[in-house]
Formats: sequence, C-alpha cells, structure tokens
Amino acid sequence: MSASTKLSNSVKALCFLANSNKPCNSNEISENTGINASKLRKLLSLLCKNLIVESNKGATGGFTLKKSSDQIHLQEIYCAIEDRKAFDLHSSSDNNLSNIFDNKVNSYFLDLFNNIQIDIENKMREIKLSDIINFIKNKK
Amino acid sequence: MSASTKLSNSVKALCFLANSNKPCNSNEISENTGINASKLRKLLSLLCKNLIVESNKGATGGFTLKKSSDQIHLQEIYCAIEDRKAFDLHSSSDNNLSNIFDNKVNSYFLDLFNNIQIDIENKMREIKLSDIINFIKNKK
DNA sequence: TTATTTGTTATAGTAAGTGTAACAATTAAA
DNA sequence: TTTAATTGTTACACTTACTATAACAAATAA
Repeated sequence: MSASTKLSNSVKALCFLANSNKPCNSNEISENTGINASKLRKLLSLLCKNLIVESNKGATGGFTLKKSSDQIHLQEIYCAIEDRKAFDLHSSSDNNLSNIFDNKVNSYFLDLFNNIQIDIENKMREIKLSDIINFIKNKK
Repeated sequence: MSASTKLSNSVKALCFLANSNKPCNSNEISENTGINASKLRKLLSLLCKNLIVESNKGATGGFTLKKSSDQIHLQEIYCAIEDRKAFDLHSSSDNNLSNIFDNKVNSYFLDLFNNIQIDIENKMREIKLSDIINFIKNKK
C-alpha cells in the first residue's frame, strides 16, 4: 500500500469505529468500508501499538477507539502506519572522482526532503479525526 | 526513477553544465556525475522542452544551460521532469453501500494531498540552482 | 472444550522502477 | 557529398516493490 492509500484506509476504518458504540471485528469493518479484512488487521495492529485503537481477541473481541475522535490527530495516524524511512537518493557509488560532489548534492536533498517531511507532518498535526468526520457529514 | 532521484540527478547534471563554458555531451556529463548517459539524455530532453537547457545534435553538439543558474528555480526543474499526476487512492469500488462514504473520504484526501503538493512547490520555487551550487562550494 | 478473533507470515500475481542497449534522425565538419 | 558524432526515443531484460488474499498459530471469551 502506498502511504496515501494506507492513510486513507486507516481513516476510513477509524471513522467507522468512531461511529460505533461496541467493539467491531475486522470482517464487520471490511464489509462497511470495502477494505480487505486482512489488510485492515495489519493497519489496525499498527494503530494498536500506537495507542490509537484497542484490540481484543476471542469471541466477543474486536477493535475500539482508545481516544475520542477529537483527540486523534492525522499526524499520529500517519506516524503509526508509516515507518518514516529516510529518503535514499541512489548515490552512484562507482565513480570515485565525483563521490565528494555526489555526497554534497545528496546531503542537500536529504536535508530538503526532511524539511518537507516536517512541514507535511506539521500540517497533519492540525487535523483531528473529528474534523474529517465533520467534513464527511457536511459534504453533500 | 523516483521523483527524488530524478530531481537530484537533474540537479547534478545542471551543476556540471553551469560550471562548463562549452557544450557538454551526455558521455562527458555521465563520466563526471556517474549517471548513465542514456538516463541523462532522457532527463535532459525533458529539461530542453521546458527551456532550461539547450541541446544540439551533431559533431560538436551537446547540452548547455539556457539561463544563468540564478534564474533557474528548483520548482521549474521539478515540473519539467515530473508529470504531476493526481494522487489516486485505490477506491474500493466493489462495495456499493459504502461508495458514497468512500468518495467523500477520498475527496478529502485528494484535497489535502493537492494542498501539500502546492506547499512543496512553493518551497521549491524559492530555491535557485545557484543556491545549491553555493551550498556545495561552501560545504566542507 | 469450542468457537471466534487478532496478529503475523506466506504466497501468487501484478505493477513499477532500473540499467542498459540499440538505432533512427539530425547535424556539423571534413 | 560523405562521414562521424550526438540527441531523442524505443525496447528489453531484470529486479524490486506493491497488492490482494489466504492460512494459521496464539489468545480468549463463552
């Protein structure tokens, strides 16, 4: 799954959980969101580890939100599901002479991309799950 | 090539051209940057179409910068090499009941990602090729 | 004990990225 | 006019990543 698909799938599942007053299992969420149950469990287990949802095994188990939707921010969802690997720039390591130049350009772009990443996360930090739920409610 | 690799490769080639006072062919640039000559020609032909570099075929041909390095911005390099396709969010189209909800969440994220894209391009618009060249010169 | 559910691993199929080669079209120079 | 060089584009084999789903052990409530 690409980063953006993972994020929107996570939000779809979380929206469904926010609307439910009982634990929901992966099949139930799958039927209501169209996302494959196995994929859902993978995503939700990551959200569990980051204390955004709670999971319980067994007969009456399933998933529930661990916080209210106005206390869940898009940035923490993103961080939970995405291992923010540093950008790698395919340094062309065969050419000895240009390695110093190569490294300098790469370090410039690593820095730039990291700053962009920080900007994106700051933007996401200001968006609550409840904001998205409201957007969906009000959009005709 | 990923977007970031394409961008850094382009900048490496452009830095080399900025430093040269004569047309350079793709083999020459390849030897000095470690980037495959065929790949370079692909990138540089895109930069040609966007009037950032000039190309000439034939015996004494090669590539030259069409503008000075302080008139070339990172954003125009990025736009030249990247066809900014809209994000697609793998809408799960099999489930009829959830399609309305699905579309709303997707439209929310399309909007968000487009805004992020605009922010990134605005950031790149403020960076000149000459800035990167200076960074490389001064970095120890 | 049994049925159910999560969490994780495996797998098969598809798509995308990578590196390189090949060659037609073009063009300056001999 | 001929020749050699160069770009621009297409092709191709190879690898890597992505996608969707299945399978099953571990856990757990009934």
